[in-house]
Amino acid sequence: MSSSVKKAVTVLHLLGNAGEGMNLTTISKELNMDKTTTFRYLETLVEVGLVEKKDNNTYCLGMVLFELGSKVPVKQLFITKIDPFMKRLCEDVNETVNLAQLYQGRLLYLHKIESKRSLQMRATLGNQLPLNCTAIGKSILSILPADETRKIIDNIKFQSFTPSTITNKTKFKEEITRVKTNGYSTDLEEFEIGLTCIAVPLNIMSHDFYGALSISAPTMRVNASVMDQFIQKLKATRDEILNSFS
Amino acid sequence: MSSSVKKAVTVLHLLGNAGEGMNLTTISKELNMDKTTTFRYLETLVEVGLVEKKDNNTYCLGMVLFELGSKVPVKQLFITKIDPFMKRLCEDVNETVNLAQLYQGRLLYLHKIESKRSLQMRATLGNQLPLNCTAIGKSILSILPADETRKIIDNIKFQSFTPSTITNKTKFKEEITRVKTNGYSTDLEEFEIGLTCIAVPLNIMSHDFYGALSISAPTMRVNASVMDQFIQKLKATRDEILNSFS
DNA sequence: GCTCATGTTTCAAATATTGAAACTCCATTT
DNA sequence: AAATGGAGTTTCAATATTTGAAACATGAGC
Repeated sequence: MSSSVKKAVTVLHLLGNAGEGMNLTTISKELNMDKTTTFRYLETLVEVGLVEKKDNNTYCLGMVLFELGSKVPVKQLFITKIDPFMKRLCEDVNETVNLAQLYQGRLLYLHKIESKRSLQMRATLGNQLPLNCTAIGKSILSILPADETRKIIDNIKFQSFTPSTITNKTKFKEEITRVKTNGYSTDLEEFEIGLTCIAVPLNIMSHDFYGALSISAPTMRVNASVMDQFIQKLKATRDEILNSFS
Repeated sequence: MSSSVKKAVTVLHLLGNAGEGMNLTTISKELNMDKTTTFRYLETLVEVGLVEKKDNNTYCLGMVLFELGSKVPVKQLFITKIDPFMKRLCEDVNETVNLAQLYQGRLLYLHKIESKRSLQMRATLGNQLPLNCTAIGKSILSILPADETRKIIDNIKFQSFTPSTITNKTKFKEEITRVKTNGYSTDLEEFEIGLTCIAVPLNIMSHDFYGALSISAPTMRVNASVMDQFIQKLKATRDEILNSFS
């Protein structure tokens, strides 16, 4: 139902992940939508303020999304509360810090603090990031109730993004077991060549929150000792956050 | 074009202004939309995560809006920067504090800090708040370039909300002149019976920002001396904000 | 065990969306 | 200076979606 609304949302996700403005042709190609159709969606979205059209004919997310976003009840307080911890971690490690949760079976990025020297993540399929090759995804799967984890893993379409992507269900289950044991997860260029991520699960019981906190950095800056530092700092930050909620 | 996308956005605005969850019947009545149609829009919006359906069959804005909202480029920093000043003012006066700007000819509420004893504003038409009977609207109109102000005033449909609403264009122009002289604007139950608002213009030149800062409170709590206090505190906060940007 | 209010599904009629093609505009090349 | 190519925009008939009246389902209150 209402396929146009769904497509419009796909456009929003694409623009949201893009980082910078995109032009009509690029957007229509990324989404496999006809140029004309894409054009009209964009014009409509601009008209209602969900998208902004710059002078150079590029499109990006608009202020009305900001307005609506700030009206989402309850949980905004939640992120407001976690934000300072993320900022501090970001300044400390000087890499990008992410917070995500599972929402309706998919990864939802709640908050991101970009380090000044962060590199742009690639504009993905516009909609959802994969569970099987992101550190955040693995961490979240490691803390869900066992039957829910199984259900979600059964639904994963193990799409391959790089040669390192885990595409085998059995191997992936082993990986999740390992994450459970270690208390952290990694993504070593499994989603994008050159990008390494480390995550720890964040489970705020009192708010029924199942999420994860991650650091993402160019692989070239993450040697074994840096990786170890990141893991320790993530765990420390996680504990501080948990403390602030108890 | 894409009327379904537009209607979906109307639903979002209604839910955003509602404060609390709304049920299907109420939403369809407020928007003058068929119950069936409304139902399907809501289901679609829930499916994409822009709306959340609670157990008691009420709908409210969903987390995906939060996610997208936090990805709106540039200006989020902007509001992050103003937020502390608004929080301080809110704690000081113990009433709700609002920040809005003009966007594509309409009022866009960027940020709201609700005092603990705030009363719920009524869920308006779901989309846009009127320029002619809100303190914020008047303040913004008082600082725009003269020809733009004229153009906007010419487009206002002077809808009446209460007996005090100014519905005469000439009188309204006089009111704007008064606001220019005084440096603040008021809404004395012109939009909603029982609700008084006071606003000051906020013009951040360096960011090409034309907006306003307001306090809204139940009329019964705003006597002449309180009103005077509010005006002074709004002006002081405005100056602090301007200072932080220079 | 009714009754009413609310939410949900069905289906044909009414309407909006789609994409190929054509057109415009602007920058670059010949 | 004309020709080429690339990007954005408009047109229009074919197609697919949306719409709302009516019927159905569910559950709370009487």
